[in-house]
Amino acid sequence: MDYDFTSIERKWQAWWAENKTYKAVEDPSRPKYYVLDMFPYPSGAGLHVGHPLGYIASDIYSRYKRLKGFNVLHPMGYDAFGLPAEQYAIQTGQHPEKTTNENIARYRRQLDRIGFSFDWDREVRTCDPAYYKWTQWAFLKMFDSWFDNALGKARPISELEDAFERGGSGAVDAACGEVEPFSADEWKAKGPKEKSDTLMQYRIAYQGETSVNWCEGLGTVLANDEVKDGLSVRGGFPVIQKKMTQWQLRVSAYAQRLLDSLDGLDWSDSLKEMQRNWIGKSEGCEVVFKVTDGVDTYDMTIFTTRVDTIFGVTFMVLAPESEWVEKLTTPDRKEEVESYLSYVKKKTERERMAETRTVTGVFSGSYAENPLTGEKVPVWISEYVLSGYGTGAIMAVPAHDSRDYAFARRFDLPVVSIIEGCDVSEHSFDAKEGRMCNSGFLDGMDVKQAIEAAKDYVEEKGLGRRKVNYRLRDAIFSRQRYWGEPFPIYYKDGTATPLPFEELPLELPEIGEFKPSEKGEPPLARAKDWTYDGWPLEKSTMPGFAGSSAYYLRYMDPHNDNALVSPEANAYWRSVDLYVGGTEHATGHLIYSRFWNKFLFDLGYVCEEEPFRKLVNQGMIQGRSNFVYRIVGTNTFVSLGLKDAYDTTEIHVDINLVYNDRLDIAAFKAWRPEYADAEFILENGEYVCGWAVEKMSKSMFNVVNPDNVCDTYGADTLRLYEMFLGPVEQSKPWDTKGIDGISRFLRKFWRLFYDRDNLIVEDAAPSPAELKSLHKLIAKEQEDIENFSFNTTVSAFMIAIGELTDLGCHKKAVLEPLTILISPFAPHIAEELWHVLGNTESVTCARFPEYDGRFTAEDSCTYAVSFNGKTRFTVDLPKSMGREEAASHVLSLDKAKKYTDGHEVLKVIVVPGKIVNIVIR
RNA sequence: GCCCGAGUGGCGGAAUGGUAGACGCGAUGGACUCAAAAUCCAUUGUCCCUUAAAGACGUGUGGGUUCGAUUCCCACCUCGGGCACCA
Repeated sequence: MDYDFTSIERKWQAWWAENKTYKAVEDPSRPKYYVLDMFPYPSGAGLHVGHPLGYIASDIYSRYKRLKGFNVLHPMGYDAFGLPAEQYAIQTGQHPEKTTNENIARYRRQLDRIGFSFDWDREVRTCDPAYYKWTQWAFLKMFDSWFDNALGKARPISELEDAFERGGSGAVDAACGEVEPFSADEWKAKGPKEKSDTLMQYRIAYQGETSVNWCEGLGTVLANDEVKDGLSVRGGFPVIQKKMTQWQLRVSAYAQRLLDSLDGLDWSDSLKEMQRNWIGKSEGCEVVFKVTDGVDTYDMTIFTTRVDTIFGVTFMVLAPESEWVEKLTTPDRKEEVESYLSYVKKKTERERMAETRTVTGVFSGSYAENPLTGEKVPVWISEYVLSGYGTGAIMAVPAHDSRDYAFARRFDLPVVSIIEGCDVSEHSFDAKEGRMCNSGFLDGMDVKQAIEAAKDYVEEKGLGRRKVNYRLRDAIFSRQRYWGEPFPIYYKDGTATPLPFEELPLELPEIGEFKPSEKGEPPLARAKDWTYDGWPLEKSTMPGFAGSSAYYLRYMDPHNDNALVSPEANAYWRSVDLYVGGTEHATGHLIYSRFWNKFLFDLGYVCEEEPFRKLVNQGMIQGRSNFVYRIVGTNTFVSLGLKDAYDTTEIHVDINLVYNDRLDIAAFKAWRPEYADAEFILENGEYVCGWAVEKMSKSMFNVVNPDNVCDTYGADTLRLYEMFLGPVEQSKPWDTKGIDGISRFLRKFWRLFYDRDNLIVEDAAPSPAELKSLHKLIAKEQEDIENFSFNTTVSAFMIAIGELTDLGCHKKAVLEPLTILISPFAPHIAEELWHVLGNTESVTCARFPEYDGRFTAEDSCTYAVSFNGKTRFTVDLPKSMGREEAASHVLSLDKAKKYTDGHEVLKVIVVPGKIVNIVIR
């Protein structure tokens, strides 16, 4: 009987499904292990060969842990809300739910073919009302909470109201927006609307005006991690900055905790570093400068991390959006300032980035007084100062800050060095080192000392205070879109007072069209009767990360209608032990999830503060993308060889429309409505596409389908091959070269059991050599799997099976454990052969064989003999032989004499079991 | 610009201070076969050489530590990723 993977795989997949082999049930008598994959967004492109890389690795680990006796939770679901389905809906009029369900069905079929050990009874879909009920519930909890800085945790808003009753705004140290201090009496005197507005400044889910990333192409705002290079990640449309009132999550309140608990996580250093940078803690000082426009004098606060350089301040700079701009612009400068402001306002985010190096700015006409020197310095306005960070105003020290330096050179402002011996004629000196000079009481100090001394001085004299700033911003939580979770919020007095809608879930209403309304309102404005109790409901929906922030908790108890997760289920499964997914979520999902979990932890709904204990980033399997070149401003496409004669935009084209880099023009026209009437400039009658190796993703249209690999080679070969390609964490382009080797290996494994049609397994006792091969494999596999080194495990299988084939071993006592060993990687063939050996339960129920140490118990081992570090020959010595004995034995050998003749032996180094190095002269 | 990570045969990669190139692919030669497929065996870093023996060189470049460095340290080069006026 040949190895017929098609029927074997079909047979056992059905058997596993029927017997619910991988169903996870809470069982306090057994240790738990929770292995999670980042659930996929079910795109129209389907699953590509890059997705399974991580899924296969986590599946291997899950199966391995089961064999080790753990009760493994290994669920899967779908991140089903999102922009692509909605964009598709706008284009085609199809309801996003319909396309999403179709895509999910396709994903499921594809996943099933690969033989994953998911517990499908726990599947979740973020777009299912029974699921998003709990997303909305968490939002309402955040709406009903504030962050107590003193305790460093979230608390119910009712406790804040009590505190205000007792002592006004001074009674608490809370994370909040801008609030005028008020007394208890003033609080009591406030009307309901005023109270509501004040509390809004404190809520963890709050509504507030902020500068947002507005994407006209998508008709919605986007979070910072949804924008890259000034373009939207989904769709690649330009993004501009715009002031809008939006729902936001007070993630910034958790900045310090998000930073601190990073240390205890078993994540890669690079990922932790990315999060640290994103949080961007900087410790500095706020300093108050007196500023005057010649008429009035104000106190203006700035933030700096280099107070020590305050004697080198030669000017001040305001962000164009700063509220100080209006106050400090003198009448004679008004016209010029206004024209600068309108110039800045016109630019898109992308233009601002592209022009990073060009220095622009304008003088306000006002002057500031240096609080330490009393010196008057001019106040300028420039876009290089950001309104959203610090106070939106800086003190400029051109000698020791390269940005200030560039500005000073551009506008001929003085540069004063305050560090001894540095040359600032060409560049600024930014390093925090050297000895201070021209700095009054700081003179002679080392820079590090001076920073502390200057901070102390500023605080003592009441000129400012120490301050910690974070780059992490609050998350903008509204999207002006249809296909997302509706906010359970309604507005009682028109738009004034948002109130919670408690009868969850608040289901998404049906609407006819998915575009924004004619008035430019979000699509939900099209819904008939989108009201509660006669009052209007919120019309925006939640962003993509809402549904993915707590899904790992829902898997613990997916059918519970009374709680996100029951305390019992949560106490058993606790948190994710192993999380596998891509790095692209480093500053999005993985920050939001940690925030969300900490919030639920503060309120006592979950028992662990961190959601993901160990995290492995699988590398991306890259694809080979193809491009077409559109002439700017037209719908005409020019072939690769001729494109340099035109001004073109490079556009990704689906690799399925391209054969051997030649575009199928008819298929291309049919691909997208906007290309239906495209025209082409051909070379030699063909349209030649460009290509590049890049990330395999639906947006690059370079997806390779794993189904084809399963058809040709089988799922077990696909699994082994993806692991064999290289380390899981490493990125590599997809390449089918080499897959034949894996296929050969599995057939070789099969032939240990079958000789043509005959089962040739025998009951005889295994020989020492056979046991050695087996136990070498057990030891190696155990070590490698624990280290996530799956490619070397596959090599170890090949070696073991090669050895057993050479030994002609067909003994059940060897083959049975061998089958268990290979089952995490190639579960179908293992299951088949496991049953062939007479077992009735799944191989999953077996135990991972114990390594008995036998092969290392041999009495001799091989030493490499080196002279001055160069290895010359090898020699087998008894294991029991001591270092000195081994040294003299080796020196007495004729082979050794050949090298020592005429030389003096200075030293002999013996590393037991490994090497004898003889130092000669 | 700043912060990470990586550079090893024709290719994917192995080796975390101790015989560099495991394992696989590809290639070449051979066995079986009328033939093919499949399978099996041998060779396969470079140089010197008819071949072999023996040797020399060899893990991006240059230095260092060490009896011994792909591995540790310093500097540089190249590639990949992240952040990008964050004061």
